[in-house]
Parts: sequence; structure tokens; C-alpha cells
Amino acid sequence: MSTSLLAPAENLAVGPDAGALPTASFSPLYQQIKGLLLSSLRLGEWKPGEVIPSEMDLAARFRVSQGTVRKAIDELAAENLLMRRQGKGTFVATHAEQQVQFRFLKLVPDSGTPGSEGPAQRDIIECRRTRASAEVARALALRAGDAVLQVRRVLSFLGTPTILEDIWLPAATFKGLTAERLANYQGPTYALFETEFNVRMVRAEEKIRAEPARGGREQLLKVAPGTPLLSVERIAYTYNDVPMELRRGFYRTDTHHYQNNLS
Amino acid sequence: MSTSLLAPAENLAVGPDAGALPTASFSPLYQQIKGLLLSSLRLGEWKPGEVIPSEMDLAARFRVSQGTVRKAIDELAAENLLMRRQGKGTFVATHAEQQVQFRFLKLVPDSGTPGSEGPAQRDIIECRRTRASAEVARALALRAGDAVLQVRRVLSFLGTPTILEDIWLPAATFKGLTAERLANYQGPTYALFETEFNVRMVRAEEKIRAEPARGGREQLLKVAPGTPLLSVERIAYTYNDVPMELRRGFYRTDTHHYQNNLS
DNA sequence: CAGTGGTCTAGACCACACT
DNA sequence: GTGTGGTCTAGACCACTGC
Repeated sequence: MSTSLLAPAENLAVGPDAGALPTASFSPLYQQIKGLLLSSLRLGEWKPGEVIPSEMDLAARFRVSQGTVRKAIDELAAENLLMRRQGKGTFVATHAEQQVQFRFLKLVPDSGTPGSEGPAQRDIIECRRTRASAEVARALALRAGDAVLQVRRVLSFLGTPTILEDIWLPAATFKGLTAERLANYQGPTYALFETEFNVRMVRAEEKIRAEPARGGREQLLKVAPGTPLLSVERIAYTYNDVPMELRRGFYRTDTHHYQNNLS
Repeated sequence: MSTSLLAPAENLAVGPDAGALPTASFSPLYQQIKGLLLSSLRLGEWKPGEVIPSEMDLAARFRVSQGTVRKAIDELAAENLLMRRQGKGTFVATHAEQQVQFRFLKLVPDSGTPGSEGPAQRDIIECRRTRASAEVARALALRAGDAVLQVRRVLSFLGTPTILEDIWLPAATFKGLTAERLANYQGPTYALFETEFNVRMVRAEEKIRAEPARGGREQLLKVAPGTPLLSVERIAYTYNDVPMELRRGFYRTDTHHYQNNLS
């Protein structure tokens, strides 16, 4: 990795360019700092919602200049892992915030703004412990047969059932999750995961298809059999690209649509 | 806006902090530089694919430090308007590049990578001049009845018709576009727009729904009537958020899916 | 007021590409 | 070698927050 942060004194010994020694496979200092910050986040040194040390403090801790720390933080902020607030500090991002409440839910009402319908009504249909199928195991990087929690729920807006979701979670990590806790918790499900299970979802991948309503889903969503639904398969990841949730959603799109911005 | 770039000499007169004079509504210098770069892009001073002047040259031109220019370019690069290549220079982004060939097409085959099926076969069903409906006019910021070009085409992968698209373009800007030119052009349609009509698409918004195949679309896509299709309504924008294209696509999702990454 | 993040500058050197 | 973007540092000052 070039300039070792295990011997940080070297970085200050020879001047402004100390961190940029020539190497075979070059890794910028700020990337290494970013990695260290990531470790601290992963290990829970700073928890979601908390402030992290100031740029100056971190610079002193890692024996680099403030600008280098800044660049590392900039990237983490761009990835939505940290949140900067001028005059206050830099905070660990959390799903329990109004601003980013719907960051992972791209289904919005055709008229009005996201959330304008008020909070969704959540009905937990079931929450049970089961064994991972081959497909679930592959998605969650488990072995087939490993224990998983399976949750089925319906989200309704203005009284209309709109989203049916099946969620699979590794039972080892989400030990103690029950239908009651899911139903009673106020706020995003991912915020509950943060506070109760110390799991922060960082990014997700979604595969979207159009499928006819069948297999009992038409009843739960109160649509005619065969009605086209949006099938949204999501894998959500924590730090270090570790998959932590598989979610299969069926969205009604008669009054809502999936909104995506390309750039 | 604070420090005026119309009187740039002031910025160098008093030292390192010259650009950060206190103001009522504060606008950082690099944001102003970004605006100037955006103007040059919009006015076509540098065309897609071309190099822009070096950071040092731009710094001299705008009478600011290289670091300030760098930050402006960084943001434009993050928005995919510019492309940096170490050792070579900074280039105006273009849709005519292998790397970003499919930046706006999120439909990928279930197995294999995007583009692994080779180039799509494009059949232009029609290309005609018509008048904007109220809906089209609203999307393209035109007046109802204004002249628009309407294109209908089918994209096929490995011989299977997979995407049916209706495209609406303001006729004033796309004067001279014909089915022949669309069919004969090798490469992304947006690359043709760049070279032939000097229109560069910068971002787009998509609204996605599940809808049954009907109205003749089932025949063009060779599916049974009522087959669920992904309906993708896209508005694409050039610089300054000017809408330049309305596109309504219907995607078969039996062998492909719409891939989206959330973060 | 002190402390935080945010901006700007200046200079040095590195990595990469072309000649 | 020369020129490009990329990294790192150091120091100054600005804008915002809260004591």
C-alpha cells in the first residue's frame, strides 16, 4: 500500500509531500484514511446519528493534514455514509432522519410529494423463522439451510394496500426480531435495524420486472388476478458490501409510480 | 453574488483569501467558475469529446488558483458533464463512448452483462412530424400544437423484440431528423443528437409502471395481449434543465430486468 | 466567544500519457 | 522530457452554530 499508516511519523518527516512516496501499486493517503474511517464506522466506534471527531482531531490522530482528512470525509459523505453540517460537525448517517426518510423507497404518489400521504400503514402478515432456500442463501451469502427470518407485510397509503413485501434476514444477526417490534416501531424499518441490531444499510441493488398478480398476492393487494405489478427484488448491503437483507416487493402502480433519476 | 468575476483583478490583489469576501448571499468562487464552465459548455465552446483547457490555463483565464478550478471541474465531473483522464486532460462527456454506452438504458439481460448480447437491432416503425398534445407540450415545455417529431421504434436483442419506444422531440431543434438517419447511425441515439443537432442529454427522469400489453403494442413486442410490461416514461434534459426529449418505453421483462442501484 | 466545517491560495511532488 | 491531472501540505480567512 505504499506509505504505511502504521509508521505514521514518516509521513511528517520530510515535508508536504511525505505521503506520496513512489510505490508499485499506488494508494493515495486519503484513501487509506477513508479505509480507517470506514473501519471505525464498521466497528461501531461512532454510531448512526453521532458526531465523529473534528477534521483537525482526525488529522492529528492519523498524522496527516486536515485537507487529506477532508478529502476522505468528502468521499464518505458523497456515498451517504457521513453527513456534514457546517458549524456543528460531521455525523454518521442514519435512516432515522426526515430528510432521507425515503431514500430507498422510490415509489411515489402520482400527484403530490413523497410522504405527502402521511406515514404508510404497515400490516405485518407474518414473521417467522425458517431455513434459507438456495436462492435466498445466494443473495445473503449464506449456506442453503441456514436460519433466516422471513417477514411478510403490506404497506397501505390512504387505506389502499399498495406494497406487498417479503423480507429475508439472516437470523443470526437479527435474533429477537418479532412481528410486534416491527409493527410498533415508529419510523423506517432500516432505522430499527440500526438501533436494535446495529446494522446500517449502506446501499442496495434493485431488479425490477413487470409481473401479473397471482399466488395470493392479488388478494393481499386487493387487485384483480393478473393485474400487472411492479416486482422489485432488492439486496441491501451494510459496510464492506456485506448483504444483509433480501427483499421482494410487489408494487401497485395505479396511483403510484417508481421514480428514478438518471445522470 | 459577492466577488465579481467581472472584476477579477480584485481576487488577486490581497492574497490567498481574496475570493472569500463577506457577502449577503454567499456564493463560493468555485461555484461561479463552475457556472462559467457550464456557460462555455452550453454555448459549445468545447464540444462533446473534445478536451477543455488545462486546469492551469483555466486558472489563468479566470484569475483564480488551480485548486479553485479543480473543485469546479470536480463537481462537473461528478455530474458526468466532464470526464477527467490523468495525464491527458479533461474532456467534455459524450454518449459516444463505450464506457458509458448504456448509461441511460437500465434494462439488462438476466444473465450476462449489459451489452453482452451485442448491439440491439433497431427497427424504426415510424418517424413523422406532428403537433404536440397537451401532455407532450407540458413535458417538453412547449405550447400545445407546437411542431414535434414523433418516432416509434422497436429494439430487439438476439432477435427478440424487447423494447418498444415512442419518442417525442421538439421539431425546431431536431429539424431534418429522418427515419433513415436514425436507422443508419451506428451508436447510441443520444450520440447522434450530439453530432447532428448539437444537443447533449445531461440527465433524465424516469417514471416506471407495470402495464398490460395492449393497443397494438402486444403485436410489435410479440407477446400475448395483457402481458405485463414495464412502462418507462422518460424526460431527458440538456444543460440548464431544458427538457429536450419525451420518451415512452415498454419493456419486456421475461429475459431482461430494469437494474437500479440505490445509495 | 470558540469550535466546526467550508473556501481559497500557493507550492511541491507523484502518476500517467505522449513525444 | 514535457504537460496533464492527482495528491499532499500549510496557512489564512469565511460562514455557521451554540455556549
